[in-house]
Amino acid sequence: MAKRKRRPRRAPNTPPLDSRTRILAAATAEFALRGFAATTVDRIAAHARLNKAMIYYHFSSKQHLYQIVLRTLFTSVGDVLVQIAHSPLAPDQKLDHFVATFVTEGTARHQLAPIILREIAEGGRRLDEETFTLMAHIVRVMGGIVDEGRASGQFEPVDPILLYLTTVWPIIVYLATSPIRSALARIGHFDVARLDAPRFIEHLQHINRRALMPCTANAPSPTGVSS
Amino acid sequence: MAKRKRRPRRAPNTPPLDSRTRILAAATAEFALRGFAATTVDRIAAHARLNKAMIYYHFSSKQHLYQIVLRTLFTSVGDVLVQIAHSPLAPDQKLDHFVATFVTEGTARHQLAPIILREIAEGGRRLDEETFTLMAHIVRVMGGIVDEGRASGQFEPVDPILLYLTTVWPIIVYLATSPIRSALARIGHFDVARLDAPRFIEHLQHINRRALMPCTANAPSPTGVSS
DNA sequence: GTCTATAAATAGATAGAC
DNA sequence: GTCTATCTATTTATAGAC
Repeated sequence: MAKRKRRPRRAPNTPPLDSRTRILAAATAEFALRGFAATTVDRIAAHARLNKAMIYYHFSSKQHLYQIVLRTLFTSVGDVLVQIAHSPLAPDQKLDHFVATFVTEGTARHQLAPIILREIAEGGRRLDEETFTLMAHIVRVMGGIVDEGRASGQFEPVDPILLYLTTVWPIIVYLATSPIRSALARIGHFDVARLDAPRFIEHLQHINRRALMPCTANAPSPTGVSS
Repeated sequence: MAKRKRRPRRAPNTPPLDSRTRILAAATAEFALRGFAATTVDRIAAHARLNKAMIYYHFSSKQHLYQIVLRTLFTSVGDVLVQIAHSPLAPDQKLDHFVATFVTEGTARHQLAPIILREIAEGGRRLDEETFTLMAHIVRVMGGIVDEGRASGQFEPVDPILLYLTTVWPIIVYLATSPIRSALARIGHFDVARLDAPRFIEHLQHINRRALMPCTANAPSPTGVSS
């Protein structure tokens, strides 16, 4: 039965969003929830409290709308991470920050992880050159940090691509599983708290530190960059 | 819906597969390639060189067919990994084996990774209890290895769930990106060889060893379990 | 800019011949 | 067991009123 139509959710004294913005927000949410193919334009319209025709007034096609959603998401997260690389921190601190920021940023934009996962599953067939490059930026950011750490002698040799694989993707999956974390805990018979963000961040930082740095430097970071 | 009669398994030298087997193979391939929603029953039928009606003769719905595909895939891979846990190897060797086997097994069944990624992106909403439990087995396998290593004093403390996150998921993503690995290398301006399976396996084993074991034990495993 | 109505194509699923 | 033909619902996209 129709259980629906709860009226969202705008903070008081906030101006109403224009239709294009509402559509983009609704599309991001729906695409993240169901994927491109399973998302209907009708649903996006309903979510945005608009008619379907309005979507085609603002965007030429469902495909096009999806493309804009992707670029927006990837750009915003990428920008934050690039800033870390340009910060004046030491390489190991940058890496810790990279991990912590990716987790918190990805939590705030909870649509990012499921969308990325589906694109990977798709073999990147839906990504245009620009979006592809946007994703490659993240690898480059990590590469830069590694190079820096190598040059200063702080890091041991490691291939940035491999470090990227073992750092970024656990984060993405961690983020994507957040809606079902309690269900997972129930089935696996463990406490959900074992999967809370600070612990996860600390674990990732820990294994990266031990992977990259000599034993003597493996003590937990005293600055405690964990959120 | 009555339980269907089990077909006798065919000897390996009997070439023609029966229609049910052909449908399952085709469905696995198509679901892996496009995901559940974007895969049409017509396409599966064409892939299996059969008519659409044949699919509904063997399976009650597209959903049902997908469910069987999932269970078959997860069971086969899960079985192999459980065997490792029961082998007489030392915990660190088991962990190395786990990584290497997951990569080779997942490469052989290349449909596994994209399908799992999409289910994660879906938030597990399409997984029934049984399939869910199948996935949880893998966590338990890792947990068992960790417990063993802890008991013998070989491993330092680590939460198995977190180790699972940082071990299994880079593998899944590694497997899923294999079709576009050369494209990624071209865009990222690096040699594809840097991402070949033995190197990736060695990297994962390396960081796990360093994450879990005291510094003195961090030398590469002499047995060279890498494929 | 926003809506209703509808076209046009396609999808899952079934009937029924052989 | 396998096929053709078809039913029905859904979906992307557009026309056109206001």
